[in-house]
Amino acid sequence: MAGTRVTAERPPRALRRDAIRNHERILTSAREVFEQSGADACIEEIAARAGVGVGTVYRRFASKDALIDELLRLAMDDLIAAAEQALARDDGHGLEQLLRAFGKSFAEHARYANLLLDRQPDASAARRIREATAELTARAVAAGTVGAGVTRGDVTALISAMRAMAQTPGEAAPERWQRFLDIHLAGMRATRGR
Amino acid sequence: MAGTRVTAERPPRALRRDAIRNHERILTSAREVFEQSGADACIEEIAARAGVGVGTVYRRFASKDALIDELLRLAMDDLIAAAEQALARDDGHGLEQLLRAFGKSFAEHARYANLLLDRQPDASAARRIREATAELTARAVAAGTVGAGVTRGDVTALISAMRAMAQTPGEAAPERWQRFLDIHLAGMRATRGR
DNA sequence: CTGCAACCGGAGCGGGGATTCCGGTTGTGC
DNA sequence: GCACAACCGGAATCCCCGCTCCGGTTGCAG
Repeated sequence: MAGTRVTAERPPRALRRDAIRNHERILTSAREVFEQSGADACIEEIAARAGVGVGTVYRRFASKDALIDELLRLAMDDLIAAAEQALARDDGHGLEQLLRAFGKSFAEHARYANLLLDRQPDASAARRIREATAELTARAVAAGTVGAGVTRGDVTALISAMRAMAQTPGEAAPERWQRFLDIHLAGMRATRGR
Repeated sequence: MAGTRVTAERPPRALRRDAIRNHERILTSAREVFEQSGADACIEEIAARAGVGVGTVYRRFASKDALIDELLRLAMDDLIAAAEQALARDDGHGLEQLLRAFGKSFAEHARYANLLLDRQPDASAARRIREATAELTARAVAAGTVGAGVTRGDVTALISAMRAMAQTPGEAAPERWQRFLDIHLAGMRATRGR
């Protein structure tokens, strides 16, 4: 170890401009295609929509799974940011704020939202979110924003539920998840003890 | 047309005993495998677990989809029975009874529960369930079991949510959906107007 | 006990889609 | 303006899986 040249020595030869552009395009295209066709859409379609060849996709992402993981990681970043923000306020409404952020994110990434949180490309990110959820739940209970006896598990379940809402096609108005959340929050407020 | 021999004339040559036995085995095996690996498990695995060849599976079911449809149809039958039973009582608690039946069914068919209700191998069955849901919701509102302003859409959303609960792996206690349902019902009770 | 229709198993065919390969292009540093 | 490393496209390869086919069995009627 000692004296070993730090790997950071690697000349960070920046990507060529066109390579960067394609990288972006692929990400965008992948989001759109997965959104429309679910997680089993094929790479060729993603490449075509991005206006590149499949080879280019594979030069940038080791495999289809890696591509999906990257997409999820990016989405996860948003959630983490939302969690930090919710933790910042110190009244008892951070939990509700976090839940609304989750709902919004799920609605945006509807079709592949099911992968979110199940797959865990980045375990530490998932842990942070879990911790934030626990903390915010505790605060909400303390502040009486939700009834005593509401647990982290209850909140986790609610999150899964909102995710399902986003995926379910049907006549779902885009705001259905909000209404659903309102109802469930009312229920949690009414929940005393277990 | 007139005078055509009714097709019912077809000699209902009963299946041989071994064929019946295999049919059962395949159904059971398919449930187990789909339960474990989700809907994209391969036929070969199902056949192997059932102790038959793939040819036998295809002699009994036209295609993999047909097999899944049959599985869903059977599950759907249970739900319809539950719906009829819930409709039978005339207090305002039929809705709750139906919802508990759904939760139980989802918990039993966890991994492929997502197919249930999305796919509709039998449209009329789906319609009956939808109608029953609407009727029971109306009765519940009338009886004050849930707040005024609760709609069929709200109930449908709840059903999707419970389905998600069943699928989500994690440390979920098997009874999590019950607790979830209790909380949401409390919320619906508290929901007045919109 | 016999004969045969109904069954059975599982090798093999065909299509689809992920991943690789390589001859041609194109930014970039000098 | 030059040379070359980094890029690119997309044909070809490989593998997985649904489904078919057919020679060998087996329940069951007579």
